[in-house]
Amino acid sequence: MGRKPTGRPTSFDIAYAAGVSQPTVSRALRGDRSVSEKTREKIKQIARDLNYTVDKNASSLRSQRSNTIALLFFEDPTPDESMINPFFLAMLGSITKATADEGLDLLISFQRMEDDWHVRYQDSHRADGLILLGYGDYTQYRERMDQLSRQGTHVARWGSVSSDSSGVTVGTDNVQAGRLAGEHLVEQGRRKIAFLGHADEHYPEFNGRYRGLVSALADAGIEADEGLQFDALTTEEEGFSAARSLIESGREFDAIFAASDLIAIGAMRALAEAGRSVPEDVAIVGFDDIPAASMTTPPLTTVMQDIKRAGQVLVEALLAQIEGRDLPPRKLPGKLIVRGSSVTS
Amino acid sequence: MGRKPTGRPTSFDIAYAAGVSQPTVSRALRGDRSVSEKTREKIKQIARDLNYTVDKNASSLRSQRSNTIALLFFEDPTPDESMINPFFLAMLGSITKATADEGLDLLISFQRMEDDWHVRYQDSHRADGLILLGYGDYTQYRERMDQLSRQGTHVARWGSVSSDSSGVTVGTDNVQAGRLAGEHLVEQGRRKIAFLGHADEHYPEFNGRYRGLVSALADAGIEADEGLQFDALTTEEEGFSAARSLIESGREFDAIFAASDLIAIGAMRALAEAGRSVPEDVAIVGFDDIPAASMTTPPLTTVMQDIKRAGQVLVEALLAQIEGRDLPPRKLPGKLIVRGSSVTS
DNA sequence: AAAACAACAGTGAACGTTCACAGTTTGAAA
DNA sequence: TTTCAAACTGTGAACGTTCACTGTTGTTTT
Repeated sequence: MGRKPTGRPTSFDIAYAAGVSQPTVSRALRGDRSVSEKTREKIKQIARDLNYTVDKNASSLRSQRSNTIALLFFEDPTPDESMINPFFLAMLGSITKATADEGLDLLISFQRMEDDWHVRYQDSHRADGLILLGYGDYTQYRERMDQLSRQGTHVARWGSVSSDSSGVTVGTDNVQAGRLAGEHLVEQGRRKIAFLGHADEHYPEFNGRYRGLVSALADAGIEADEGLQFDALTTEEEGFSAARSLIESGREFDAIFAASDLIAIGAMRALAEAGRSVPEDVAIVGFDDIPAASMTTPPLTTVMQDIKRAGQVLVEALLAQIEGRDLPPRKLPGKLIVRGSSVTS
Repeated sequence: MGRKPTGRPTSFDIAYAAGVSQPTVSRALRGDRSVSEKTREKIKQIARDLNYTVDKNASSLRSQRSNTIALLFFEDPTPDESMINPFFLAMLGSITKATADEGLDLLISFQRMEDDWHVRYQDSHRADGLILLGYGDYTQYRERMDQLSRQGTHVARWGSVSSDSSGVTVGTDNVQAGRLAGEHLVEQGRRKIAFLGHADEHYPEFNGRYRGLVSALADAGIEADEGLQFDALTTEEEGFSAARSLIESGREFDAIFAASDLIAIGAMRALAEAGRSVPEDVAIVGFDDIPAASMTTPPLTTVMQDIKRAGQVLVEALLAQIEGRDLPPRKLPGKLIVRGSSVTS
């Protein structure tokens, strides 16, 4: 019959060997229930014997579904290309796992927003949807996100959860998480708690953490001192210089809540240079629980985001959107990991 | 003409608008030189206006080339899923960049070797070739690798470079790199240098580093003491316990060369607990230059692998193989990064 | 006993490209 | 002028699936 001398077998070859029509092979392997158990098994066996695999391109072309999603990073570009924020790497692991569990393939790209992502990925039918991952001032991307949504691009974003942005968003409940840190420090008897990290609305995640801290203080009857907040992006250097500014400001403080672990690590270096001991003089709490957090001296107390769950929820939300049912934004709770940097023994 | 009510435009729509035939559109956008400059520009403009993108699936199906490669990790599974070896994450960044530069898409998977990779990726035409990344006892995979090669799967592997394994291999010159570490420690006046890491042939990378150390010692007229080698896989815990064993063995040593930074970090913890100071009592050199290496106290001297180059070379080698021209294995030189853990000021 | 319905399998077309080849025009060489 | 190749563009088919129907059984209902 229609067998060709080419190497790779096609569904026609399987069909011929099984004595059925080619579409039946397709149905059988796809698990369509309109194929009898008997012929399905036979077909599967033959497919295995002949080392046959469904051609992904043909399948995607015909069905208009690639079963692939694209993971895009839009982190503020760091000078050192290879230095990716460890938190996102953990997210990457989690998302990889979640997609694999759903039988999806995962494309990744670190390209920046200037590129036309929807064109490159979804419009070209490479992927059925996009997951966006990134810190930074994402407000500049909001318009773009809205545009994507309007064009029918399916997007799930990790980040600050707010109702005003389009597309599905999944993120840690930063306010609750910030409150955790604040409550912990208050419990440790700290009263003058500094915050290192941008706290304005351009950085809604950091902003939420700050608000959580403030509200925890308020609950304890302490008024937050706005002069103890110092801007910092999420790098070790920025943490270092923010802590320097804090120290040089001459203001009194007995604790630091850093908006990220990298900031915290930079701050610890600054404190060490200034001769302030951790946790005796200054208790410190970070955010993210990156691997390095447990390796500092003393080990860093931090707020862990539920990364494992995050990947699942992102993928779940994206799939829902692709299939037409929209899910509401999801907030995941943070969890406090107490280590040596915040408790005096 | 053949325009459909569907949303996405096809090359037919472009062709109609441009007044040419559909294949001409395909040729023009693909950069085929047999289309006149004038019509090409016109077609490109119209394509831009109509927001047209070439359908990846149709293109791949017809041309039998997906312009996609799959990156597969076969690291020894860690209990904690989300904890990926930082070194590989850096490699991931580098490979992402290299593929993007070549206009390739990158699929990634952390699944383990048990799965039929070639079936899942290359045979199904998802990808044109595979890049394999992983530490660990890869000898168990060698047979599998050979099989893949025989089946016509295109594979480039990162790891120990030896001529006996099939497929293209790219890796750091571990012997040279180990020698760098050894020479450095000798220069610092160290004589009794311990090695932490598996040194047998099942771990060819660690083994190469050990051989490099031994040869550097030999060049300096020092005989290596085999009793100072202690097994360790590349985790912080294993580094810690290997260092414990070393200390408890009662043997004298004034330096440690750890086969990886994680091992080194674990070893530093063990040394601290035992009251030995770094670098005064014990100089220590790691391997990989992971981000955490610069954050330890003292900062860790280490051997950096040329990760940026590694990604390029891997992709280059894989493409060559796909296109039928086989490249020889490539060794990349390591580079010593001197920090505080190995020099007494 | 006829009609109606599952359950299953086959037929032809369609998805949107790229490929191989066959035309057409143009300008230069004979 | 005639000839021929180069430079372009068009035609028809092919890549390997999945989709929408149609057809065939065998079983159940009225």
